[in-house]
Amino acid sequence: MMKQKLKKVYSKVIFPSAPYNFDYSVHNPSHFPAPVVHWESGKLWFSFRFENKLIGIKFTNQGITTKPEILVEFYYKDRLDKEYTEKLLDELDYKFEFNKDYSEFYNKFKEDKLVGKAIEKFSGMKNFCIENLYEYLMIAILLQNTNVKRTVNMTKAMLENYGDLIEFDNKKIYSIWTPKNILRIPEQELRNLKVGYRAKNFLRASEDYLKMDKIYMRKLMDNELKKELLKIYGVGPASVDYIMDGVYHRKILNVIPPWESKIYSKLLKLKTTDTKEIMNFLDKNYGKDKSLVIKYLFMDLAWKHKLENIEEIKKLLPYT
DNA sequence: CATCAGGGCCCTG
DNA sequence: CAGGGCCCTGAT
Repeated sequence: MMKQKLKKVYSKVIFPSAPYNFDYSVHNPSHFPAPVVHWESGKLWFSFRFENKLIGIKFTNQGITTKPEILVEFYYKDRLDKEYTEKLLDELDYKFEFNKDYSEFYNKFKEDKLVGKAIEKFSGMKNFCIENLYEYLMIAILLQNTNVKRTVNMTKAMLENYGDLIEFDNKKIYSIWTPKNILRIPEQELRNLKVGYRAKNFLRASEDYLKMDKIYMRKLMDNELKKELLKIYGVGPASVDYIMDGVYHRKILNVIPPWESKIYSKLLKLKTTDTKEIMNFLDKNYGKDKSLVIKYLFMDLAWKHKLENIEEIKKLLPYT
């Protein structure tokens, strides 16, 4: 495990296209807490691996939703050349959707009975994803077949033993281990951290990951991309949905996990909690926009709960 | 104390 | 295509 202090080596002010709501576009209150990122209103610190360099990145909001402006700062041990910083800024534009346009979706459903209000309130919320494919894969494995509490414990143990720790701007932040480093660890050593059979999955998935052509994958059509991802050991129908939506910004919603069916039912004001019936309702009313509809409704609920700590929602979102 | 479900997936028959 | 096994943890 690597530990290092990084210094500020680059800063730039960027102007995402309006509407852009900073807090809603860099923080998701429904994600389980992991010390790979730190968010405060108007600010975000995170670790980011890009082209074999581990960078500390800080965003500071300097604008408003209708006139967005963000101060972006890079922290690293050495100076970064211009070519690298420009490529990294492009990558961040992709990861955070600074310039993605959701106006078509907004216009189509702003009068909609169910989602209209959420669209108004969350106008300018982008589908950001800080993790890259590898990190997201590891998180998917940490989420499988367990509850959130255990996921949090396993993630912490793995990061403390095999993650890289960087310190910048007075924040200590982990980065998920790299495939090459974890492949040197014997399976039994991982198992000692009480990750169970996931020890094998971390290793097998890391091997598969190294074989994949990551650049080529971004350009694939949804069904082709899905086929590629399913080749990775440990990735099944549930994880593939999360990865396609998060890492690749695809509008995907094929699986409703049983534990989420109660939430969906509430969000959509339905009587049933049967996943098939819920999916039929979504397909009929929202078609290819169903994933966005769910996202806006879900975020509305999650943020409301984060700010107001609503007892009734606590039962539905046990990790918040 | 024992039993069992819990944000799945792999493998076998 | 159905169903058993995998691991640990906390709830009952």
